[in-house]
Amino acid sequence: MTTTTYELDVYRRELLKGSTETLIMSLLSEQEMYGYQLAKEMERRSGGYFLLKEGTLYPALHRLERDGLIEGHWELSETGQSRRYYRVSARGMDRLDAMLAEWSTFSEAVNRIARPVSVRAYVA
Amino acid sequence: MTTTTYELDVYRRELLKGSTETLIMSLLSEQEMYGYQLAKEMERRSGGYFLLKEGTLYPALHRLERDGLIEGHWELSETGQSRRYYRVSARGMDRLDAMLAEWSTFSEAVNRIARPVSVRAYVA
DNA sequence: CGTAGTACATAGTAGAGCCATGTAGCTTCC
DNA sequence: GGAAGCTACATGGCTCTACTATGTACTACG
Repeated sequence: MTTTTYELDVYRRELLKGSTETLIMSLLSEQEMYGYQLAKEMERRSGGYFLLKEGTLYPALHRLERDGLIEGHWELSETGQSRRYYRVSARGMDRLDAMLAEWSTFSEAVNRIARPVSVRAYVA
Repeated sequence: MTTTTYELDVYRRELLKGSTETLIMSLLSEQEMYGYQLAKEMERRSGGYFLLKEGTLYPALHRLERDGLIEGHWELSETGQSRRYYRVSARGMDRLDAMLAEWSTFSEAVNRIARPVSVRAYVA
């Protein structure tokens, strides 16, 4: 009976595909962060909407580092825990700009198709 | 050297995941259409941005019909070609509303995270 | 000393979009 | 008249990404 809820969750998950890396790099471009901090910040900023799971976050960070878009280095916290801090590289900044432009184009294209009613309302 | 272009294509493709069904149902909610027509209309409306491939389009239509969100029926064109026309079911309309709401929430959440610089520029 | 929180990591799974290819009918053009 | 091209639908196999589940290890609290 509540299949709708489940399927909307799936929908949200699919929407996330392709945006995760942009979101991560966008946050990192503002300040250096480590993984766990990034997940919390993402959750806080989105009002709890984006809940980055470990199985998504860490592989994504590894991919981005492997591709030279972000750079990581280990630091030791006062409590003795190792943390890997990441920052966006120069190359990553260029890529981030391109990704943000792409996101903008994409969402405008979606709105042209998915919200013609609203658009017409404004035009008329 | 031109790997950037390629990778942005990949990015666009990933963004599409999860939006395709919303886009399809949105167009079908305006008027009955058959697959090929839908692909052309999608391309026209998005200014050539969305190019729905057969391998994406037809499986998506089959999924939507299987789930009872759209209903299809065969018609014969004057030229003698068979076309399967689809319309959104009542259940599909409810789902479409939910998907559009989800898209709205999602894109707002992304903009809260991915565009803080632009936002600040306007605020300041 | 068991539970909870912090912090990172990865193997395995599911699902969506794409490529390539196939079928079939019609039109165009040399 | 046949080769090419457009219309129209269909599908098997591939890739990639997000998630689940699980594991390690340290700290703090009661």
